[in-house]
Amino acid sequence: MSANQLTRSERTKQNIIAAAGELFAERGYDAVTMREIAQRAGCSHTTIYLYFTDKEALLHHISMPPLLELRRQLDRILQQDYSPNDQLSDICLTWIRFSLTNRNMYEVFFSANASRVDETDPPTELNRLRNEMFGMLMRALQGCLPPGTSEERLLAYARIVFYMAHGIIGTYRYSRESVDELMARLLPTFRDAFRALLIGFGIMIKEGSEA
Amino acid sequence: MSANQLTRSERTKQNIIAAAGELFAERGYDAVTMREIAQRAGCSHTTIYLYFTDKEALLHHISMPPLLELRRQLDRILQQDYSPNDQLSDICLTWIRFSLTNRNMYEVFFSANASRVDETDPPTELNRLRNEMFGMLMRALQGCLPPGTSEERLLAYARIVFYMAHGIIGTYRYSRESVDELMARLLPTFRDAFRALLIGFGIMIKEGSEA
Amino acid sequence: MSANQLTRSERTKQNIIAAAGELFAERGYDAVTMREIAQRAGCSHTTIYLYFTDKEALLHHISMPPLLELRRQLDRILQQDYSPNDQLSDICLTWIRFSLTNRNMYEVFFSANASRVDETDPPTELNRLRNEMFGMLMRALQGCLPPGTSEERLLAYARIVFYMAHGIIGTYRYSRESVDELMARLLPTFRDAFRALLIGFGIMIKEGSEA
Amino acid sequence: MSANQLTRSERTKQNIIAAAGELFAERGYDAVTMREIAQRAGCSHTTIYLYFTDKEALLHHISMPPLLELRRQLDRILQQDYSPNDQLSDICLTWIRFSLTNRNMYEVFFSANASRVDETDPPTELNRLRNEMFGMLMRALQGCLPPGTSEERLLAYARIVFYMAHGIIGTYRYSRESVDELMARLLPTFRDAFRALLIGFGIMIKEGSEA
DNA sequence: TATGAATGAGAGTTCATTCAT
DNA sequence: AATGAATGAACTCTCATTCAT
Repeated sequence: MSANQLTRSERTKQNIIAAAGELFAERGYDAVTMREIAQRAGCSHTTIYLYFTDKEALLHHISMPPLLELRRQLDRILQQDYSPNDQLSDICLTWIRFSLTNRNMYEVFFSANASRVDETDPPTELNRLRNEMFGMLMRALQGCLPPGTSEERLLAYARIVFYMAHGIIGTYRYSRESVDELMARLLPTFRDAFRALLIGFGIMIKEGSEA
Repeated sequence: MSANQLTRSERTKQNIIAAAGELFAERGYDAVTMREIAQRAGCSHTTIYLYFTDKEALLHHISMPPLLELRRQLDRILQQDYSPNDQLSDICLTWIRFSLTNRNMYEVFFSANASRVDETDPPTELNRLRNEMFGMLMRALQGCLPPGTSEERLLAYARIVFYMAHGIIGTYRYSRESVDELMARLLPTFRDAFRALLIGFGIMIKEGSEA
Repeated sequence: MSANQLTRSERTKQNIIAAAGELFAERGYDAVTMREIAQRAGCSHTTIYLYFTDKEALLHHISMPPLLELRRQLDRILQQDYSPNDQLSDICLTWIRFSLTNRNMYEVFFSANASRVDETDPPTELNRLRNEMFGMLMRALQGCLPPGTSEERLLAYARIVFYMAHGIIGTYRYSRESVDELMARLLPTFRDAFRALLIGFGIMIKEGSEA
Repeated sequence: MSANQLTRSERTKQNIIAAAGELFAERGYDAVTMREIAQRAGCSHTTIYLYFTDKEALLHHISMPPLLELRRQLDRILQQDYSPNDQLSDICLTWIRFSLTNRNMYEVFFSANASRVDETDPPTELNRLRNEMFGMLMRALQGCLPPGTSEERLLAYARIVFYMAHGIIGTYRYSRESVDELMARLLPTFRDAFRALLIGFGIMIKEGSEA
């Protein structure tokens, strides 16, 4: 068996993952049934249990790839060489677009809803990814703030930027408009949002250091 | 029966409302069953149907009072006479505190999740309230921006403020920290968030009018 | 209290009977709830149980008055003095019209559906009425047949006439057409049906006596 | 697995069908619950939903075979070569016997009770069968009437014959006598009924053409 | 005489999950 | 590795009926 050939088993698993990913994204975790996933994956619903202990385990498994893809996109932006402000803005807008594209999955990615108290491996991994991405946001923000800005302040402002993105996404998660329609209609507002923040941060830092 | 004594019926209804309120807040609308509500309310599950046509009606009933209380608080802030910036900030912080106090109910209040296409009366009333409160936010914001700011810009900026509050709430909705702990820890950051926005708005408007 | 004044109690009972009668006729026994009856009767649903042990008892009580009214109509026809054939036909058509007017009640009147194995008084009374009316039909039929027709034959033919009426009613019981529409459309056919029977009876009797 | 062996699945399905068939026949569609059917079928009530989308689908499924069998019987009668009058009579009596054998199912077969406004496939198929059988009745009747009888008259008389059969069935549907007892006791009367009709029709047609 | 309050039994249906093969 | 078959628990909601007053 050559390296790029998947065993039948792995192919089935991939099918399940793909099917579940699509369905969760389309209609949300709760609304999707195991049978639907199986049907789209082209296997029996009992087969799913060969690969995942239960529905929730499947969910967590599913969450990773899109997040990895998002991280890749953010990485690319960070590696490009242009105005830090635009970079931060792009990072946020990419994240927003991603989240509105994956709508129902957003909750899974960024809320603790699905990860229970007894956090087992997959959620932790998810958490690591989330933190990593928050780190990227901070790095991008750092480039926008004057050197010498305190770690503490940086963290606070990064949080604020995070809030903004999170709020935009949360506002339009349930909208029936498509991502493209939404972005077309509101992109300037979104840009203004991050611009206002950066301007404000700059002035607040100056005030702080003058005082 | 003295005036401040509740009839049995009213007591039962209040029990149901209380039980449902708690449970919805604890675990979300969908996850809570009528039987659970009944059990906590100390009545049969069929009794609930004596007071509310169905589960959704119960939900909407429960949603109103806290929202009315919130509006009252916002009203009070608007009527007080102090710096517009502080007023806007206070409005947002009040709203945030309210939402984190009512946690899982937030979704019910502010997402389209529960209000269907065929909007009947109660949801409409809810919508009206929501819009009213957004109007209050806009009025408060208006006081912070220079006179002559265009309607369009005002709306866009109000949206941005809304995003910020929404994002803060969304970020901490599932946190296990209590509201008070959260506010104690992060209030300065929250204040900074709105301050940064207002500063940014001011400068962007000036730039715009100069250009 | 004067003689023609009803006590409050009796008025309530009458209201219940009236309400139940209407509702059963409109929508059928099963589909009507005690609460609906009570509502239309202007009393609490628990009150019904003061007058009737249960829903079924109410039903049987209800069945009487319309039947009495029907018997009155049939009586009137029998007392009029005209062609026996027309008389029989009129009796049947009156019965048909009555049954299609009372549609859903028909089952109650003429089937054993509601009367259980342990037949108590009301069903018996109902039975008596039914038999009485069947007797009227026989008497009318007797007028149409030559004197000297055997009792046995008379009974058989009466049954046949009964079948016909019963069949017509059964056929249109669920129709969405109104009684008037139905009668307008099909009266000639109905008349033909009974006419054919009477003609046939006549000839069969002649054949029988000749043989 | 040999050819005449049923798979487990098929056996279960047959069990369900048999159980439902019996119960519907015994006590009527509405009065029977899915859980009862399951119990008699020796499976869980959820298993039924593996084979039938809902209760109504089960009903329609069950309705078909007996109807098909009836049609087969009627077909056989029509193909035999003997007196048209006897043929019509036999058709009606076969139908009556069938209906009294299947008692409570009769309603399902021949009333509009079960077929709703939004007629989907199975009910339509049922309707088709019903119409087909009415067509057979008309054909048989046509053989009994003189050539040249108008379509209109034929239709009217066919209706009348239908009424008669329907009425006989309706009269004895709830009777506690067995089919065989009933037929033994009343067959001559039933025969007389159709004979009378045919005689009457003949004379009425002659009268009509003479007039 | 009357009723407001409450309820148990039960309806159809769905779904994640398991068992035997 | 895979699945067809089956299930129990749970869902919302309805209704005739009873209890306490």
